[in-house]
Amino acid sequence: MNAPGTGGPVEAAFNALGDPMRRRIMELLGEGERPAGAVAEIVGTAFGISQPAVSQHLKALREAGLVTVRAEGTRRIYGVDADGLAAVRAWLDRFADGFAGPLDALETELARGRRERRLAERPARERRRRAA
Amino acid sequence: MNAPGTGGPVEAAFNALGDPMRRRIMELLGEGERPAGAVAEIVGTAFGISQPAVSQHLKALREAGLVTVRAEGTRRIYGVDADGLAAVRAWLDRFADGFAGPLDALETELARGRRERRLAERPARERRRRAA
DNA sequence: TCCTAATATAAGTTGCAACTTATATTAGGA
DNA sequence: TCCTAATATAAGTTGCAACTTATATTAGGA
Repeated sequence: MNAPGTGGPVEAAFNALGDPMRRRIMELLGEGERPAGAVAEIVGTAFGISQPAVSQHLKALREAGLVTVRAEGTRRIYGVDADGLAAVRAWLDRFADGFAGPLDALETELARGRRERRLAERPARERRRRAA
Repeated sequence: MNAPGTGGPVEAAFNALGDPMRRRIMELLGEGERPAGAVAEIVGTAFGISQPAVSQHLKALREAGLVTVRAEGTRRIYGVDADGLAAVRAWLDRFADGFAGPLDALETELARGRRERRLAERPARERRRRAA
């Protein structure tokens, strides 16, 4: 158990996603990159908050590693950052059904396939040596 | 885009997981079921909050569908609820790399395998009819 | 060089969520 | 029936996060 609030990237990501408005912004950016102005107009109009409010949410998402920014003239183009979302997924993995150790269900499946191929190609003596 | 705060199960789950203390409780319960008293003692002692505070957090997690409770005499045994976590995962899926439509990467891979097997077993005429 | 557009930041307000202490509820055991 | 253990709920406080309006910053165009 980690200390609360002692943010690693997972902590920051979950703290940021704890706000409904920021989740709406993420969902919008999930449809594709957008300049801050477009986000402010769409989200702001839909839910009745101001441009500065949206800008502040974008800052929070940025600092949480959930979105990326890129300057284009005077515009700032925002998009989802896969890394931040991956951190969230990684946290969820500890609860995955039958989770044990560093491998989740998919990785286990992939590893099974690789192992089968490996065993089919190698002599038994070498296999025994590595297992010891 | 949904309205903010108009909670479906995903909204409730993310709102609940937005609090660091509740994430610590989830992590503890991830190690195995525990009575409320044990949660209060471990988390409470570790982070300096009272029994009622922990009880309130457990209530929030319960109402968010993230934990299950079962009575055992005067004790309440808490454990993680896979359904709530699945809702969170499902939300994240919309950002999955190369996501398109209802199939995520793994499902696409599984579907590919099934399709190949199906195509290998069926006559070409029947296949054409279904496709139209 | 000035103006405008796009965005971020400063500063202030305010509702609420996360806590507190006190107490109610519930089940079992002597 | 009473006592205790385990937990939840009631009621009150308080810090802060999510907003607001006002303004600073930055880049480009006339």
